[in-house]
Amino acid sequence: MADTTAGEVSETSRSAVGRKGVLDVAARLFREQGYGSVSLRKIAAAAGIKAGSIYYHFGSKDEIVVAILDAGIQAVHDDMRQAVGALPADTGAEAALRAAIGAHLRALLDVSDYSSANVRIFGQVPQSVRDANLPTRRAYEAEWDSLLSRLQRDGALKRNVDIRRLRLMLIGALNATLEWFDPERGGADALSRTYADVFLHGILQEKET
Amino acid sequence: MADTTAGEVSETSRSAVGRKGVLDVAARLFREQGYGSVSLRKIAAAAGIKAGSIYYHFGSKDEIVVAILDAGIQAVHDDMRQAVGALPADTGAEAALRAAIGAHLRALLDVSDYSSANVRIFGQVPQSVRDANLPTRRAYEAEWDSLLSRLQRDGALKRNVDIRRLRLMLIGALNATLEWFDPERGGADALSRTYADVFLHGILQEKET
DNA sequence: CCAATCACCTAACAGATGTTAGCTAGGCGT
DNA sequence: ACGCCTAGCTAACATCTGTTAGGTGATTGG
Repeated sequence: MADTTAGEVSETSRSAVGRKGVLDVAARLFREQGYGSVSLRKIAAAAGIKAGSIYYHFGSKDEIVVAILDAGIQAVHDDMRQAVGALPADTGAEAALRAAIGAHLRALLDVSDYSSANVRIFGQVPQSVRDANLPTRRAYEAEWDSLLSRLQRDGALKRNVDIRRLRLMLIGALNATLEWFDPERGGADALSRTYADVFLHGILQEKET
Repeated sequence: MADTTAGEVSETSRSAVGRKGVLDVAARLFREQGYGSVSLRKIAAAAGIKAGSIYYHFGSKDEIVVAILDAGIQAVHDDMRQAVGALPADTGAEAALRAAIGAHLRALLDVSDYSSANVRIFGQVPQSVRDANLPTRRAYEAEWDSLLSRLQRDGALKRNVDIRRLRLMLIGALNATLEWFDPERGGADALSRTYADVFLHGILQEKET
């Protein structure tokens, strides 16, 4: 069920672009160009309709942006929860973290325009839009905190690490990837493994004792 | 050709805002609000002059932005090089990396509006502006690559880590801090230590062997 | 003392922006 | 056949944007 992206527009929709069509196109533009340089007229043009028509589906530009931000987090959240949840019960901490990191990174880099748009434009949108997106965002953060806390309680993580801070560092590092990732230099999976290696074991060559 | 703007203004500045005044104010606004929502009129108002007057000092808005981006990297670069250069010759890899991480983070979070503005708006500015900033940026990246390569040659870093990728991960993670850092939850120095702990040694509680 | 230069101002420009009002044309159930 | 709902369209609005042209007064070198 992972292949919703492919070629099918289904034949019931003739030439209607519709709400989803506008959102899809807007998410792609936001990811590519950032928030500030994407106007309603650009979105409309890319969707094949006129600017005014957008107001049939949305009450304002902000409403579009909020919808995209929410969907973006929802997508990573679902992928991450599913990846971790699908693991056997006796999975170790290392494998669980690797699965979570992999899911987050793949959603950003491979799968979803919405997720990458979210990371890219969240820091650029008006405060009111950020506020509207906050609850969804908090839920995803809580999912990570829950995972990390469980691992720490199990003694798999060092005890002196603050969970909230660790989560911010981890997700921040993963999200930053969007600014420089180049699929021709190695795919998201390989990169995900490197991230896990670094965060789990560090980069220092520990001396033999 | 490198120091065209040095000290020529001398002490004859009365209440004039001047080129530097405009830059200072613009850097702060860019850091606070991002690129898209800072207009020339906002900059002028915050500097206490009128919008048109800005064109006495700068040929275009882009020229302001490029000046800020360059100065921002220059500031971190200087801090970082000085922090690492000031270390005794026999300093170990761990201490050297800690110094570099600390310098970068402090420049971002404590010291320079220019540096934080750079990180915050680089992804939002037009391509031409990014291109103009590239040489300065590359010089700083080379400084990091040089440090990391040296440590790896000395056997202090694991051999299977790609230097370029490691640098991107590290700086990306540090820069992302800007989006969530709250000085009331612990200063930049404490945070810098946590970053170093995580990157150098990882977060897993290694088993005793 | 005069001319020049510096640092700013005023007023306007052309274009882009989000948004609104009112119109149109096709498919639907009844 | 009728009216309704869907999904668009056109044209305009007020506001904001970067930018330019020409003017003003204070400071200063000769």
